[in-house]
Amino acid sequence: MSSPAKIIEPRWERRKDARPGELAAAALELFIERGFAATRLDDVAKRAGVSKGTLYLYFDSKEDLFKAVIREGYVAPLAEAEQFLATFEGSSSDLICEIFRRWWVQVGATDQAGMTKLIIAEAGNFPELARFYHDEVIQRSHALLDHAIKRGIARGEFRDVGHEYSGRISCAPMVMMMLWKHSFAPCVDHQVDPEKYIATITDMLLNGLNVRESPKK
Amino acid sequence: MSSPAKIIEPRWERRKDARPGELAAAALELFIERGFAATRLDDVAKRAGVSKGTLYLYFDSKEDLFKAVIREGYVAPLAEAEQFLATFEGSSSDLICEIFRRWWVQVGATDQAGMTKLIIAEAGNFPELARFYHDEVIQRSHALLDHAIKRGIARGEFRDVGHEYSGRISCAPMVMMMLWKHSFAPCVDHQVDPEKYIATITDMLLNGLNVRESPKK
DNA sequence: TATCTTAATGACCGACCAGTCATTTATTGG
DNA sequence: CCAATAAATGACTGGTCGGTCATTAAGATA
Repeated sequence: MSSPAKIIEPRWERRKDARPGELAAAALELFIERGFAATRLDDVAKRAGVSKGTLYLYFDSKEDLFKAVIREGYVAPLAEAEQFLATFEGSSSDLICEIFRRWWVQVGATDQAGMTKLIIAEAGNFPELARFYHDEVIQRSHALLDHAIKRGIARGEFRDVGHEYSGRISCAPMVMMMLWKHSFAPCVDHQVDPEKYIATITDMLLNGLNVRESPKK
Repeated sequence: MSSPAKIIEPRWERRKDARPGELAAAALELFIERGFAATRLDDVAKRAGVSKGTLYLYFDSKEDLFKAVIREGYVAPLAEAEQFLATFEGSSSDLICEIFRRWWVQVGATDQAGMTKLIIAEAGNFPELARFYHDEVIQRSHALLDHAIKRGIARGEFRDVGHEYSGRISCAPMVMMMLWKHSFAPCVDHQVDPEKYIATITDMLLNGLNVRESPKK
């Protein structure tokens, strides 16, 4: 028997405004999971709840989709972080702790984290996109930490460590945790506790391994 | 005119023993450069100086080739490093410096470095291989640094830093430099000087950012 | 030199997938 | 309620690439 009421669901809806975003989100997920070449557009469309034809209403080609996903997906939380740094009042130790903590909440725990893996993986095939991401995200992250460290030095809190690579080195453990989450984490038993991990990073970064000695006169 | 002498080059040579290695080396290069899915077997064969048919004399399938490349290509320099650590006599600071220096020379500067990027990129598509690489390389690298740090603590040279993640965190900047070399480095102007970079890592890792104070009684 | 073995070839096949387009149907507006 | 519009569909196509195999010829053997 057919359903008693005559309420027939429409087979699909017109949602011109929502489609591009949903498609891009689905694409991002699959690109991160499988890489660019291994991702099928049928799967992207299916995950977004549409057919492949619809995808081509909003994007010119697979490559166009990829570029759109990268360019629009990076949502600068950097700007906020830079603002935060500029107006922070406390000690530089606390500043760095807070930067890492916010980094994880706002980026590391989101899909954003996977984008880093994606860009690294596809840099060889999309050098111009890699350069874009480098300039907009990587470089700025390094600069952010660099700036925080310089602040500490200027305030007499930090040693004057060679500051050509200090920002980059400070970022590395955070970036590695993001990469980890989207590579080994799903197929390995041992899990990393972000809270503890970040606490250890800041402790090591600030205090170093060496035992404390009285400064020589 | 044709050449005066009748020396005709053979169109190809029989080199049963050398082929698998040459094919695997060519495949590794291309997999690292482009990723698994984007690498064409015709290109692998061409780079190895043979035809695609020859490739299939030595490998069952593209996936088989990939697995062989990963499994055989990882050439444990870890064993040597572990041996080095076990027999090292000097200070733990020097030990860590030396580990990083050797790491770069023996791994970071070779194709090995690219393998890390490759595994991270393909972890989603080849979870069992990722697990293998994790157990054989990543885990052991972390353990190596962990062990060096524990040695320092035992000898009273290092603070007793929380040692659940200390090895992992110490490795991160080195791993990042390897990834960098095979992702952003080719498409960005700014280059990293490994010597200086490593010097900064060790300085920061050992001495930390904070200025030195007299230890509280 | 003649014969045999097998490494190596490269033309070929078929599956898969990016990209197209004629058709369907949800939605709007008169 | 009935066009008119255009969002969405999905069957289709053409090119690419993993994988095959009948054929060729290098090198070994006697």
